[in-house]
Order: sequence, then C-alpha cells, then structure tokens
Amino acid sequence: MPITIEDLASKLGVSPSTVSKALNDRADVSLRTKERVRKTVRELGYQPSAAARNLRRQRTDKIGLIVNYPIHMVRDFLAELIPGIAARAEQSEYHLILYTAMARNAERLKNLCRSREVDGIIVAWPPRASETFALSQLMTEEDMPHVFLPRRVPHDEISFVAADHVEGAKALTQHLIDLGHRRIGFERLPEVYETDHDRHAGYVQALAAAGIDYLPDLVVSADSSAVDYATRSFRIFSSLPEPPTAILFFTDPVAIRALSLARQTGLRVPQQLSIAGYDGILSSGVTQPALTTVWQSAAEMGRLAVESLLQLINGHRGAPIQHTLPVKLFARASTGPNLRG
Amino acid sequence: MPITIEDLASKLGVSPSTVSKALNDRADVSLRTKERVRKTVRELGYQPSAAARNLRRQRTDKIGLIVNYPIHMVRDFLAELIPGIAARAEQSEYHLILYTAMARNAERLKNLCRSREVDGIIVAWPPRASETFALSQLMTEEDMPHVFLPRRVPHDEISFVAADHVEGAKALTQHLIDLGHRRIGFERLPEVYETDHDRHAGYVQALAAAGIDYLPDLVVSADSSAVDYATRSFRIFSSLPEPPTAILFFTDPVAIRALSLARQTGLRVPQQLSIAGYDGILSSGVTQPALTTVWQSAAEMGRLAVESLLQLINGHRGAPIQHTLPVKLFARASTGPNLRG
DNA sequence: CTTGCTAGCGAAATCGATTTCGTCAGCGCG
DNA sequence: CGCGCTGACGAAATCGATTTCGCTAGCAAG
Repeated sequence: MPITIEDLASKLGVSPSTVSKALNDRADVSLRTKERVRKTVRELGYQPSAAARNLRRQRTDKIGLIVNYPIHMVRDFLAELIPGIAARAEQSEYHLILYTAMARNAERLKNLCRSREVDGIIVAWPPRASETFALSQLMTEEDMPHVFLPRRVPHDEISFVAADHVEGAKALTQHLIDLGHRRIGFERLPEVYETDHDRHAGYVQALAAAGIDYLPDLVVSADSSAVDYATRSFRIFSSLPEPPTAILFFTDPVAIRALSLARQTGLRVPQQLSIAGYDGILSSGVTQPALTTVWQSAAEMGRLAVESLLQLINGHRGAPIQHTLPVKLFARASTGPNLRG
Repeated sequence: MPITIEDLASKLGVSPSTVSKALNDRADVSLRTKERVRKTVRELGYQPSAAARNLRRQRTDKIGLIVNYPIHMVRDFLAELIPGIAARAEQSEYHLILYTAMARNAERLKNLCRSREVDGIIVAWPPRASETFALSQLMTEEDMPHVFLPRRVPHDEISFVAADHVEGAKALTQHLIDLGHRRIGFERLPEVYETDHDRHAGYVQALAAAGIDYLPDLVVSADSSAVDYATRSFRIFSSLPEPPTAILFFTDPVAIRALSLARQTGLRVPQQLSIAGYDGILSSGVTQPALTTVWQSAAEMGRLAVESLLQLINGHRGAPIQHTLPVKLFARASTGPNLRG
C-alpha cells in the first residue's frame, strides 16, 4: 500500500538505483534527473521505509537511553535530561529510544547491542562502579558506542558526562564558612557511590582550606533502608552534645523534610540553624524559607552526552570522551549568618 | 561480524527456515529440533537483527510519543508520563521512541507515518481542537494507529485518554463552597482550550448546584502573553470592588506565585484569602501553606494510552477508544473556612 | 579512424530475517 | 500393494532500500 522506491522509479521511467542515488545526492546522477526525482518525491509524499534503509545501511539513526533509577528519586532530573537529549539528537537527525526495564540485566543489554536497533547508547545507570566497568566492557565487545551519565566513572577507558560534585560540595561548604559557620554537619550515603565520594571530598577540601578541623561526629551516614531517613539523620544531628549550626543534606527532598522538622522543633531557619540541600529540584525554590542548594543542568548534560556519543558513532578514535560540567550554587534563604558564635 | 541466522543454521546443520521457525515456535518443527536450536542460540548469544525482522514482518514493536509542549510548562507531567508509557510498553515487548521536534509540522508527521518506524503513535499535542482533527485524519489515511493525550477531543472518531477536568474543577469549587465561600474567583485561559472549557463548566456546575450566582467579574482571563501573568491576574482579583474570598488559579505555578504575592500584600492565607491551584505538581506540597490542588495521574494516563494504542495496533474494530480518568482533590492548608462572611 | 576517458544510467547483489510452498519419508488403511 | 495423509524440513521468494559494477554513448586527443 505505501509507496516504494519501485513505484517512484516506474512512474519516472528510471531505475530504482537512480532514484536512490538521486535522493542520496550521489555524483553519478545528472542534475536534471535529480530535479525530476525530487519533484516527484514531493508530489507523491514518498518516504523511504525505515526498516529497509536500516537493514541495508547497517545503522538506524537512533540512540538508546537506558534509565534505571527508581523514577521518584530523579523526577526533576529526568524531566530535564530526556527532552535535552531528544532535542540535541533530533538536530542531527537522530531519534531517541527509551529503555527503562533493562534493570541491571546484562543479558538484556547484550541482546540490545546485538539486535543493532540503536547506533549508540547513553547509560543513566545507578552508580555502582563495579557494574559500570563490566557493562562498558560488554558494550565495547559488541562494538556499541556508549556514554555514561551523570557521574564520573573511575576508569580511563570509559566515556562519561558528569557534574562536578567536588566543586559543588566545596562551594556549598565555602558558602557556609563565609557565613561564619564552623560546625557544619554533612550527611552522606552509606554505600560507596562515586557521587558521595566526590561530595565528601569537596566538603573536606573546603574545611581544610579554611583551617577548620574535620570532626567525624558531624558526618552522619544516612540509612536509606529507614522509612523516614530524613527524620533519622535530623535527630542524630540534633542530639549531638554540641549540634552543628549548619547542615548539608544529601538531597533536596531530605533538606525540605528537615525544614519541616526544624519548624516542628521550634528551631528557626536560618537564624538558629542553616540548612542546605543538593540537586536544585524545582520544589527547593518555593519552600519557606527557600532552600539553598546546588544545581546541575541536566539538559546541558544530555546535550553533551549526545554530542559525545555522536563523535563515538562517527568513528572517534583516541582517548575516551570525558566531560565534567560545572554546577551552580543557589544561595537562598535557608542559610544565613552564624548567630551562635 | 555479528552472528546471523545463517551462521546458526550451518552450525546446526539445518536450514535458516528451520531456525526461524523454531525460534518463532511454529508447529512444523519437531520438539527435538526446537530444543537444539534454542540451546545453540543461548550458547552463541544470537539475537536477530531488528532491521531485518522489521522489514520482513512490516512492524517494529515500537511506539512513538510525540511531545510538543514548551517543556517547562509540563515538567512534572512529562516526568511521570514518559516512564509510565515506557514501563507499560515494555511489558508488551514494545519500546518507546520520543519525538520532540515534530512541532506542529504535519509534513514531518506524515513522513514519520510513511517511514513506518513505529507501529503506533501517542500524541501529547497542544490542545488546539482544529489541529487535532486534521492530524488525526492524516494519520488515519496513513493507517497509523494513534491516541491523543491528555485531553478530551471533541470528535467521536478519535481515540484519546484524558483527565476529567469537569469533575476536577467541580470538586475544587465544591470544596470551597463547603468551606463557606460564596465569592469564588476563577482564572481562565484566553484561547479556546478544551481543558479550559471543561474546567469552567465544572466551576459553573458546582455554583449552580449550590444556588450561587455566576458573577462574570469573578472570572478573569489570564493574559499568557504577559511576562508575569500571575501578578496581573492577582491584581485584577484584588482590585475588584468586592474581592473574592477564594481564588482558583489555572495552574499550580500561578497559585504558588499568588501565595508569595499575598504574603507581600500582607494577606494571610487561608484566613483572609483561600488559594487553590491545579495539576498537583510536586512543589505544591512544600509551600507554606501547602497548596490545595487537583491531581491527575500522568503515569496512569500513560499506561492507559499504551493499552488503548496496543488494542488499535492489534486490529481493534468498532468505536474509537476514549477514556476519561478521575482526578483527585488534594485539600490542603491554602484553603480554609470563609471568615469574612 | 582509433583509442581512451567520462558522464549517466541500470542490472543485479546485498542486508538478514520470515513465510510460502514443495518435497519426501513414513505410516495407516482398505 | 497402492493411495492418501501427516510430520518435518528446505529452497526460494520476499520485504524495500543501497551499492557495486558493468555498459553505452559521446567526446577529446592522438
């Protein structure tokens, strides 16, 4: 039923080869013929079959995005990332296929590679370093270009696009130090995530630069298995013999929860306690007081990830492509001068 | 380089036809042969070429999602919708291709249909009734199954999944009436959007049911061309000779902005003015006071859209598939009893 | 006039699967 | 013994494009 290249050819009185070559602007077709072909294509609304092209050209002009987070943890991030990726891809005539159920399943990933239904893959995978390496190897063996997101990967051979969480945590800590804080609480994750590692390093660096001692008591490991670990962390900080005058929470939702807890406890923010989050989710701007936080541009990361991937697809040789993007500090009302000396 | 069905066949000493039939579990292959084939497939990690299958079977097991909103207006919505669609699609071995640059371009849409790179399309398109009809016709002519989202489409022949905005606005208005309000402001959009139409109908119905007069002064058209139309609408309501005691804003962001404006003006919410939003974005839960709003489950709509689309793809005949989903009222602290009589 | 070259086009191979149709052996039955 | 039927398999066509390679006409150069 749909128009094929054969239909076009017979209508024009030329061979399918000529039509194909005309449409792909090859040199061995006369200008006059090219014009005739293009005109008829417009008239009939001919569009080549994607499947046939893909089969013959051994490429699909599609890239895959593997998303594998618990969605509720990264709503804001994904809401920016996905349109960012799609927009950049479409500029280069690529489209985006989404895979959300490839959860830690190396077998399925391998099948995806072998089916060749995408030309390259962006992996937004949970940040387990060990997994990352194995998966990258698998894709390399299958000749599948790939880029990881949104964390640094501790391997020189792996391409990634990441945000600079060392600088992010450093800027946040510095901001509090500038406000006169000396006892700055830091909430971290229990498992070994790279993000956590980077942020902790930033925190440590900022303290050291200001000549402030690192106090292990002020660093609390979140227990992500606890139902309400925001409350748990908050209580631990509060029940310290000498509580911090400012706290860096691991994510905005936790910090927002902490704002409520502080209000319930009768603690005024920021007069008696400064609170900061991380990630710059939309909600952080509308709390009362508005939350100080650090933001990474997911759309920008997506854009860069696509550009890197396209380079790899187009045969980039040499060192893998690794980008670390700056983050931006949003100093808002939930942090203020240290009034407790 | 990758393994083809031919490689498998020669390794097994059978023909490619037999391998294909074994893998597709056809009847004219012996059990013993099927077992042998499956075993070797596992050993070699064979995965059929997607392009070759697509070409021969004339289907791709992919569905397209056309998103065409200004992203910032629907972040929360998309962040739920897209994973919802992808998750449901993957249950049925379908995958999702995203198209964000098909902006109101009928030509590109037609090309997408003719390229046959998807088996069906979910259109999350701006709500212009006239456009919708033309686009639906175009896709019907191209034999492309399609479902519209997230609004009712005023045509009996078009499949859609929508939220019940009549009931949503009605519930919201009723909630305020129950709190003793009589002068209830209603912000609407200037253009003729179906959503606006439905919500306005719900507002009117609730008033009528309570025997309250409909006062045109209390209905303000938002000027979406204004930079800060939240402020503009808020001022119009405030400067009325007898201002409303409660206001329904068109979206949560506008309502959240109104909360700040009220605070700046010295108006206490909800004691002196009740404010409600619409959409149930995440941020609405963390304002101070938390915003009363109405929420539609984007994930659920996505799920239903996929199911409807699959029915159409699998040859559903008869009436088009039209779903109108209930919405949920979140009565929170930004609305309270009318204390002004 | 012959040779060589180029421009323009078409025939046929190719990509890798699925599907149709034909073949053949083996079996049961009259 | 002959016939028909069935179960299991393979040869070949097919999907619709791209690409390779060969052909021919026309023209320039020697």
